[in-house]
Amino acid sequence: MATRRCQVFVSGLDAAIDVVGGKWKVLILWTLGQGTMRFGELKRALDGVSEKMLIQHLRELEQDEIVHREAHHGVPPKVEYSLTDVGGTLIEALRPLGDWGCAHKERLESLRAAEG
Amino acid sequence: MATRRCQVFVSGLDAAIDVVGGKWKVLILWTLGQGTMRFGELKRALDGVSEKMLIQHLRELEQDEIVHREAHHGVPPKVEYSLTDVGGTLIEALRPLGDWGCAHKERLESLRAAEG
DNA sequence: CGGTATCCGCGTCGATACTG
DNA sequence: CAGTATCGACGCGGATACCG
Repeated sequence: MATRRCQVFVSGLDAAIDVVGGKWKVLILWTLGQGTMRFGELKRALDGVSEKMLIQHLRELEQDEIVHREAHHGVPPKVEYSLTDVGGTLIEALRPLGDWGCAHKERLESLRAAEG
Repeated sequence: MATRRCQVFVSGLDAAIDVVGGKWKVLILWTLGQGTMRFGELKRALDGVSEKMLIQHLRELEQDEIVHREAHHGVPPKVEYSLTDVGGTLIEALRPLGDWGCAHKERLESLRAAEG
């Protein structure tokens, strides 16, 4: 029943890419993988991201239970973001793809520079 | 130098997601993984895709040397698409992510149905 | 059969300004 | 510091019609 397994595989892939597909998501994921960070730290670490997109992606990842958000209401405000266990497994699942990308990155770039 | 390796890893991930991020790309990839197919077969196999997107994604994958295009000019016209060796390695790299998606798909869907 | 060309809606992304 | 609100540009993706 290889055919049935394909569909499952592909739909799993779709789901995963949906989680990770946003422009800054993998970057957020990886950065958070380094350890717990506050909102401001995250923003500085991901230099170039707008607050809007950072919040938006953070909320989505939070909803998907990939990141954990812990707010400390007070003065000054302090919110800490960290990876959940599920987030950790996602990073592991991403590793082979990251390695593949590493191995082919330069070739891809030159191909696109030449023809695209 | 974990910090340097992170950047490499992330940029590799970005490159990979760029290759595979289009709406139908993984599906095309997987379908072609089953074996060589003609344009029409591919279109029927990926029921619902418009010709425009199929061609567009096919061209991009071809440019990235993920798929191979072989045209037989004649009557009737016949064009066959197949996976390259690189395409094969990409599918392998995608497998853990697909498994992860499978394992979490239902949870993700219910989370999104509830809150999103 | 295997494309190409064109139009258009919609969601994504960025910039900017404002709030508790 | 950690957001929220709003606006506008842009590109993806779908539908349709046409070409070799």
